Amino acid sequence: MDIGKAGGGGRERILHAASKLFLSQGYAATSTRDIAHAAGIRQPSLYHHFATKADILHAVALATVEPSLRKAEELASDEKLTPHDRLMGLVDFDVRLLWESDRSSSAFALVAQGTVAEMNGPLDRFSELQGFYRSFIVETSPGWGDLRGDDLVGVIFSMIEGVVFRRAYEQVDVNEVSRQTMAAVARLLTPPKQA
Amino acid sequence: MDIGKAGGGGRERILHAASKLFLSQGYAATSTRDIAHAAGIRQPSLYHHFATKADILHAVALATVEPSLRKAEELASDEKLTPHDRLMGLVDFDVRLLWESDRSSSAFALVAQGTVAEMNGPLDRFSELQGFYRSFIVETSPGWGDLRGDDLVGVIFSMIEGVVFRRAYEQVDVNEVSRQTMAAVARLLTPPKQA
DNA sequence: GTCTATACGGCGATAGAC
DNA sequence: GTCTATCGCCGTATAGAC
Repeated sequence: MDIGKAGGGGRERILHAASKLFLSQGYAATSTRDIAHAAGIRQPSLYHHFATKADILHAVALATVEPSLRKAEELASDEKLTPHDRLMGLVDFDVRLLWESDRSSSAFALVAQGTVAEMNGPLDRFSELQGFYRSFIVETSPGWGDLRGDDLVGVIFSMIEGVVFRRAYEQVDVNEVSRQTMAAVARLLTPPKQA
Repeated sequence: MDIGKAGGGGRERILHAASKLFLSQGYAATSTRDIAHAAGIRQPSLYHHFATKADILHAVALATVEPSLRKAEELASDEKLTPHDRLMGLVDFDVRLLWESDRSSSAFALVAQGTVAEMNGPLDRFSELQGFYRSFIVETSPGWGDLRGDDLVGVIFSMIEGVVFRRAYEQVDVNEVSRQTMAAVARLLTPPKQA
């Protein structure tokens, strides 16, 4: 299920190629010929591995949420970490994942564009990831003032996923973006020393 | 250039229809037949008003950034407002614009997906909008700690544009999202009472 | 598991009547 | 300014050989 490396069998090569193309061009604008060409095979050969083009999208979307979910699980079970550390680890991981088009979370953009109706599997996994964020956030801080609990989860999610737009037209490097995003999350959670 | 209302001449009707379809389905997935049908005319009749499908996108993208830009100009020239008020007014306006698919800023999503190469006109206007944000932000606060100036502009932009993802899978209403976003922006800008 | 050949539909765009 | 008719291309998907 790891589509990050170019090696591996035929199916992995197809997912790797499709992942990059879907993110950079969108699902509808990517033809099965494009995918096959990038994978080094002919277009009809795709249909030995997947029944339809939508099935390729489905597999890509699932595979792209998995790395974040595994990271979240790993952070959640590391008892040496504080909730704040876990949250920062996940923010950093996700921002970098979203930034790098290779093996990035095209699922988000695709879902947001309403491209495909039958994305319930990937969406469930996405909700799981959101659940990890929620628990890391509320364990770090209950919130204060007019931003508490779910309010914080919402704006933090918004900020993290919004990095895909920044990548599109800003000249910043990913280390800066990750640093800024982590600092902003920390600031949203930390109450003033004296309110 | 106002494509928000369904009335108006043939050209306006086309832009209105195309705007909604591009945002909900994406540019590549929207056919000229879809646009014509939604506008109440036949497909070839589009070509009396626009030379190519890409020209329609270009016009839509330009028209959808304009409302925010006009709002920003209006806020900038209202001398009764503080910089903080101007910023909040623009955040509120933009969040609601992004939330409501009708007359919303599909340009962002399209540009982010790299759908079209020749989008320099709309992108320039988009940079202008970003400039208003930047000046409202730095006039409100120079920043403090590890988030100053352009750092703040980046994360705030990210958070605002990220609302399009929230709309896709959360059940929240736009008033809540606008309130949360404004509160988060204020918090990012306000230094602690005692640091 | 990959290939060649091909079916079949929808696509963007043009021609020309009214 | 909108229509009908139509062109040529490219899209997904299938059939069947190797």
